Amino acid sequence: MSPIGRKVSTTKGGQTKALILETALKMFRDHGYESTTMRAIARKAGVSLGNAYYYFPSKELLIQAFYHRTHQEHLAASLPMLEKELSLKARLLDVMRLKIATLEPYHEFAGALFKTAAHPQSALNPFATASDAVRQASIQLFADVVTKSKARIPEDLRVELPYLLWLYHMGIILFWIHDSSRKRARTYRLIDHSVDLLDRVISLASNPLMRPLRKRALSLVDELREGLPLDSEDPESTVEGRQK
Amino acid sequence: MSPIGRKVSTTKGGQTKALILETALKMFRDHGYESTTMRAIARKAGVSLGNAYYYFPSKELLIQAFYHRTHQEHLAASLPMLEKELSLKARLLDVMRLKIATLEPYHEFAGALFKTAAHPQSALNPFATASDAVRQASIQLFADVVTKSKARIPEDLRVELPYLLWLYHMGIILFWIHDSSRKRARTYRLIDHSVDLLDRVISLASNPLMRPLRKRALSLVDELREGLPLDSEDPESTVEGRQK
DNA sequence: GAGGTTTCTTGAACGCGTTCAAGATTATTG
DNA sequence: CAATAATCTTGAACGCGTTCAAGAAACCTC
Repeated sequence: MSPIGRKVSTTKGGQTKALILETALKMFRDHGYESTTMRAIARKAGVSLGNAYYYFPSKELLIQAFYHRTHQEHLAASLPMLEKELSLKARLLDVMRLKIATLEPYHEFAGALFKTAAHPQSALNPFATASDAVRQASIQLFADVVTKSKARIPEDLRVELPYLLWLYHMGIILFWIHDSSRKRARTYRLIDHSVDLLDRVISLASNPLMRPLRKRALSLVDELREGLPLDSEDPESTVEGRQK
Repeated sequence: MSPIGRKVSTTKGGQTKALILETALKMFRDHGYESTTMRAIARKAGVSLGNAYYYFPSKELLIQAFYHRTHQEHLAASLPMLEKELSLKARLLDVMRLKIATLEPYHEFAGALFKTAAHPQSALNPFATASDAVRQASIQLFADVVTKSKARIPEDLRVELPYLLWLYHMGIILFWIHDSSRKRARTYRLIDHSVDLLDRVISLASNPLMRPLRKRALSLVDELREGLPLDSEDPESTVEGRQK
């Protein structure tokens, strides 16, 4: 929907906010999340501690900004490939590899991310409303992976597939966070194998003979999603719209 | 292996430690994790702050003790049922329901648990060595669910099934943590449906025709486990053995 | 441009998890 | 029993995330 480029706010406050965010992300990348203190961020950005808190009321909210940022980068990296007409398998493979590549500079930081991400009370757990926008956008990306592929997939499955692939991608990220192999070789291997398997399972599930089982599985997925905030009463909850 | 009962240490130190733990768990249950401070725990237990830290060098370690405790309770609740000869489906269903029932008093607290649990650097993330013992014991429980059931399952799958079911059970817990429905109705519904589905998928996967796909899936599971600490160099790493 | 209003900025202060040097208590040994 | 060692206990102190009352700067409005 929105273009990729960073919107560089021209207002005074917007620039200060951007400055703080850039400083924070750089420090997170270089020294990790825990050991980067709010005081250090403020000092390096040349603002007071209170000022940093004026724009980011909690350290966690800097993570949310990170979510947003890396999603944009991943999207930008994926778009050219998504234009091409490829098999579902090839498209998924590319998207997943690009995701990991995008996150790679922040590997250590991302651990802290998941820490808060899994917390129900946290504003950034991926199932909560606050991160709605980014999540929706992320699911949309997988919708693009599915939609424009020429794979023959029954409608019922096709509808749920983006969400399922998003869940799958969260699992891969969880694995990646724990992966300390050289050049993240194990994660890439896992992606290769799991995408291959997923492709086969999708084919199998698309077989008419599998219809009853498929229906059951899909109603289970419904169960899963039901409680999650699917709808945002706020109609302009685009990725950009949630800036506060 | 070991009996269920709490081992009440007779030494002075052991009793102080137990007192602190009991106080902490009670307060966690009543007021949640975050708002229960180490100072409050110490005060209520009638010891000094530093003393609490002597026995539990971090607040997180209290969570690990909680892990251990609830696993023991879950095991105790499951054992009578596991004696009976039931179908795999029935056994799994019971074990899962009992798990949720065991955790229920700590629902709010458990959120904080997962928060740290997902963190790679944390001592308690379920994939790390420190929680090895409890995890192994937990997987063992699912091994019991599988082994003594009369389901006809090919050997290759049978071997990996306990670990897979453990992963599944972690997923259910993650859902439960986010579940705010009355009496956790949605979680129980999810368990019913997912166990039913799992049972069918296992049957399907056991079909000789499915052998190639099954082999692929299982080699993927291998990939998953590879990096995780499967072996503990410490031979007496029983549930009890890891008390330090 | 004076007066008022919104936006931005500051640093002191609070409560938290955690550390640690010092002392008290208990166990072990000759 | 005295002396030494091991264990346990204490509370002050540190750095952290976060809050907040107070003020400065920018922006209106007439």
